[in-house]
Amino acid sequence: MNLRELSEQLGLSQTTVSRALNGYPEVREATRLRVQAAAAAANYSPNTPARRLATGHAMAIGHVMPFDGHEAVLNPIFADFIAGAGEVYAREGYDLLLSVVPVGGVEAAYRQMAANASVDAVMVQAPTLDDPRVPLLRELGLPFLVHGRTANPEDYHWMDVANVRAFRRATDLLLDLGHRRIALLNGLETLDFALRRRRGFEEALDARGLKAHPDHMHSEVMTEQYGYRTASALLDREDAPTAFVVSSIISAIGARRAAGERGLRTGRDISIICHDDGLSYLDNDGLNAPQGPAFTATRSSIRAAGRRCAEILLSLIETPDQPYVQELWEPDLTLGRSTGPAPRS
Amino acid sequence: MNLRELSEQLGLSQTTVSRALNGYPEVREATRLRVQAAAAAANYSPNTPARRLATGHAMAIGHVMPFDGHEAVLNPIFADFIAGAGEVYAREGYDLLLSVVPVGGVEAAYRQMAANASVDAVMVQAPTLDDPRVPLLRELGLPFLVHGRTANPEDYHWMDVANVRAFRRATDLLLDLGHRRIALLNGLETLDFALRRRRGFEEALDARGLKAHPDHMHSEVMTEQYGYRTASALLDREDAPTAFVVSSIISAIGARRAAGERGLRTGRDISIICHDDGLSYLDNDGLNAPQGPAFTATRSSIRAAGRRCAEILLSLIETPDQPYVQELWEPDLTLGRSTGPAPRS
DNA sequence: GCAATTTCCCAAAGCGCTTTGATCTGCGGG
DNA sequence: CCCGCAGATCAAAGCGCTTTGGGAAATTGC
Repeated sequence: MNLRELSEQLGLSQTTVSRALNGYPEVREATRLRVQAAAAAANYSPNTPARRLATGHAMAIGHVMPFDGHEAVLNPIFADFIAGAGEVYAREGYDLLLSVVPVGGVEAAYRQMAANASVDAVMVQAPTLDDPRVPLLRELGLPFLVHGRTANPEDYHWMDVANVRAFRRATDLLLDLGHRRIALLNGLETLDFALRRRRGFEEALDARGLKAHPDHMHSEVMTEQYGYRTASALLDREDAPTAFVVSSIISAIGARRAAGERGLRTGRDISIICHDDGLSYLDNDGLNAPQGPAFTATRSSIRAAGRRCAEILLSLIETPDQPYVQELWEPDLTLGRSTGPAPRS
Repeated sequence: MNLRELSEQLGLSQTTVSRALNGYPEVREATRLRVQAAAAAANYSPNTPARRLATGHAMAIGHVMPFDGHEAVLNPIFADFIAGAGEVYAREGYDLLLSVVPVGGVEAAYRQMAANASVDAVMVQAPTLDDPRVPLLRELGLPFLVHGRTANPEDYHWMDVANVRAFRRATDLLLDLGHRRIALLNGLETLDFALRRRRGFEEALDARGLKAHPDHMHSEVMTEQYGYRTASALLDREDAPTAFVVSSIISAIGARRAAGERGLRTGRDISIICHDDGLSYLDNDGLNAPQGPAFTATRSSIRAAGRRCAEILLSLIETPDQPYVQELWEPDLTLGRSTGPAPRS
């Protein structure tokens, strides 16, 4: 069933039917009701490509998910963020166009989206310090929102969490508990958020006249294996750390495993504090655990961030010329069972 | 830059330019090259909605990701599967349309996709025993592929892993190791795959004249918390199991945590065997761990499944009337450090 | 050398929708 | 009684592309 058929069936023009269905005021209320009833009965739904062509609006948002060829790490963060954003898009009648491309093809993917008008705006995730996507998208004139920030976050729209403060607080907590040998298991420090976290970590140490041993700071893609392998190596050292600050709950699980294998009880012999993105299947909030959360963690729901980012991005489509939206979320610091006073040695 | 402008600039008709770019033979090779060069220079890319309208092909595949309102569990399996499929779509020039809708709205989402012609085909994930989407999509005439199966998997296209056999083998392994009190931490048994896994589990026991204690079998959404909570409760029982068969590596991590807290060493005091979907950030294959994989596991990459499903689905678009594609993958059983002989008690 | 192809290109007709610019009523005011 | 105007509807012109149905020029066959 298309518009022409529906209008013929109703004895009305396509114009009137279209207007009736799209809520324009130039149509009598009685007519509108009649049209709506007929449309519902005929299970009519306007053809998306046709509508897009006519309006010039793609009614779609582009997300690009990069992967490196070797079967490698798909950031689980990406997935939850996309799910959050997708909720909002669906609610607002937008489609989510997901482009899964090799890392080298990311820019081309954005360029493509702009050139063929398949999306109205794009979301940028996990920016690097000097992310080329920002100038590219500005040049292409495609509305975009960055989840995170680059080194110079002045002249574009972004939403981020206060990574420096979060990791400073986390490190402070460990210092207050008496820990002095604290290791940092950070994410990939080509990414801006990881650099900010390291900054928070180092600031906390600096403030007490301390300095992290270079061998105690690591940067890698945040897998469980990474946490396990790195913590294992560190714990086997002479100057083994008594505490870990970990950039992801996933790697923290690996660190906990390493500790467990060495007979170290997490929260007593060894302290772990991590960032918890609120991944539902790795729920740490302890609602079901009477003893409280397993991990002490800085916490900020990536899913909620996705939702909020989607809202902002959609508002940017409606009102392109608003002042820069630059929203900073403050993560919680929740106490769990993975931290305790530094063991005396 | 659009087709008309490009053709005017070249002094050719739109027809010729269109044909040159789309590889039709009716255009001289010299002309084709000239057109291609001009298109590249002008950074021309055909307008997607227009092309879709003209061809009648959406050049997009629909995926529906359900979520329940309470912030709840987004299946991590979904994400990796989608990423795998997305790789193939991107390579073949298809878009991936992701619809994130409340569980109640799933059918409506598919219906919508069919009605407004926004996709050429849809992927169906995580079918239930008697999934209503199968008859719905058949009625809508929308090509679809099911990842998994329903109770009656005769008359549609699907791709699945041999869940019964996998879990039977896993359980057999534990029985061979002397375990007699084996618990099953299964996924949600409204889903067909979980039922098949339970069947495999029970068949293995039956074959030796054994029977699982009802309290030893559990079914829930596969989170880390679920594994932890359930294993904790089981391990505190009088008749605590000596081994666990777990439907997901994520819940297995929770079970391992529960064991660890009780001073039980995984692989010695307690055995765990799980299904490993090959999630990259929870990599279990032990390439980096000289001792081998952490978990003994039935293994089948969900990402690879996504890729394969995408290939099949695209072939179904090209050739709608082929005989039912019904492809069954045999999972590996990889030995890791989480299993060992049953402790004598 | 002329008809019959083949090669290469074009004008124009859609695809299904939105939107512009009329048109056609009916009604109150002068 | 006619004009003007708001209200309700319509015909037709796009949106940017593909594709049909030709047609002119170049090539072939006899």
